[in-house]
Amino acid sequence: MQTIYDREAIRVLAVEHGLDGIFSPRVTQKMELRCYEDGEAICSVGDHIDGLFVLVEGKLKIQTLLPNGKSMLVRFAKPMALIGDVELLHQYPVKNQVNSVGHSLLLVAGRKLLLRELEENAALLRFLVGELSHKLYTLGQTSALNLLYPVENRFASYLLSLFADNSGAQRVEEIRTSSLIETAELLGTSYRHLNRIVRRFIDEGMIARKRGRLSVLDEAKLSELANGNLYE
Amino acid sequence: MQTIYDREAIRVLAVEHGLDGIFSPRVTQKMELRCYEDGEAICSVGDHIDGLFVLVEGKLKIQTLLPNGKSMLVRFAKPMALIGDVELLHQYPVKNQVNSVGHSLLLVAGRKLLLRELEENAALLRFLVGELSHKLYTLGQTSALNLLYPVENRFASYLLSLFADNSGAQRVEEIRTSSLIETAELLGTSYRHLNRIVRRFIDEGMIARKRGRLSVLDEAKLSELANGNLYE
DNA sequence: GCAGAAAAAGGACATATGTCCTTAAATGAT
DNA sequence: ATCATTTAAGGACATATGTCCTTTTTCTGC
Repeated sequence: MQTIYDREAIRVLAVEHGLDGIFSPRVTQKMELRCYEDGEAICSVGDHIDGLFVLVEGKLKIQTLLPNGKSMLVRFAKPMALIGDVELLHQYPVKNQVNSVGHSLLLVAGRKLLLRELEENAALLRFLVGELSHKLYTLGQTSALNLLYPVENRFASYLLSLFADNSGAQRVEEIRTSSLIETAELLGTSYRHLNRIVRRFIDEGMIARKRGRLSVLDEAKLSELANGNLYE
Repeated sequence: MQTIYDREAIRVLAVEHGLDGIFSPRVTQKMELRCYEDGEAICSVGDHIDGLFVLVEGKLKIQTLLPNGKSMLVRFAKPMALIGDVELLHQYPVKNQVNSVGHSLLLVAGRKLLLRELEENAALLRFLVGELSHKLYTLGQTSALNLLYPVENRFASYLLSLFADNSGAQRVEEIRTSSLIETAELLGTSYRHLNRIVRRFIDEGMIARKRGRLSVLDEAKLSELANGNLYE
């Protein structure tokens, strides 16, 4: 992670994302800008988060870690998404693991300033209510998806989520399977089973495997399998 | 559903639950008190809810209905829980089915008044943020439970949730299986499979079946199976 | 390039769950 | 009470997924 000290850039980003209408200048003027690399953790389970994170560029992967060591993909976040909103008010310890998918930029507002804001700033509170409502909705979707669709469909969704719209120009079409294992855990299944699905997808020409990497060949076919249900 | 016109009772309930510190008198003075029977629907998918419901007595069952007709248990709500908070701000159509489990009492605050409150009332907004955060947390739990535990455990949890603490005096220890089918859907499984589990539970002396009704015999054993993970 | 180590892929079999259909039990009308 | 109708329970078999272990493939240091 790298902190970018460029007050003007921060100001511009904040305005671009309408944050100036939500936070008082007192907060926006103290925001930090952080840049995360591919795979880097924004926060981990148990962390005490030091503020509210606003994703302004890139993509994040959010997952729940289970008592038995298993994990479950919760969703992918795209700008502008909040991280730390759930924990903010009650200062809960972080419950979900959050990682960057590719590079990402986040604005960070300090907790102390925010807590003061929350006393009075109805605009911010309404914003939070809106965000939380949305997350609740999305999570509902995801749970249903997970519970009622087989891994085949969920994996198709997963692949699409990773590849979709990754900036028109440089379409990233490869996944490092350095751990397909990790992917399996995300989908709440076993590596073995996911591997079976991978094989089937390959046999059906949807993806290809090459030295531990997967590449998408037939996005349309995948999309069909994903049945419009995308993690996002 | 029955509306109870007893302004004093409403006032007392509101104060008991600390609602007078959250809503302005303008709102509490216009609240309605409604009583629902066992199984009765508080709201259904697609409804446009006419306000915010506060559960002050009883228990509610909340479930998601899926496109393919299947459904999933989201959680049980106990006092004091909010219904309609997600939909309130954006006036979304209702997404989850909500039913009363046994009798329940709810205070209802009208939407129009609330929307006005939301402009300014930071206390109410903070309250909503707290509630939504909690729901998000709970739903995360439930999803994980659903995804990572077999039906056996989920059913044990379900039984416990239904029977648990149902007012010390008249412990309701029977489920009308008039539709175990419904229960199966709630757990996101098939009736057939749930029936297998029921049989196993009976064989192991945890529950009994009598003319289409189930009764709990060994709460401790069930609790062990549920592994501390209760829907709630 | 090669041996050994590490990671990935796949085989064999067990379990969880789904689907379809049959049998048994309960309920209502007569 | 009796038969027909509806509802619940259970059997048979298929599919989805998990676990454990073996075989390939890839990678690393030399």
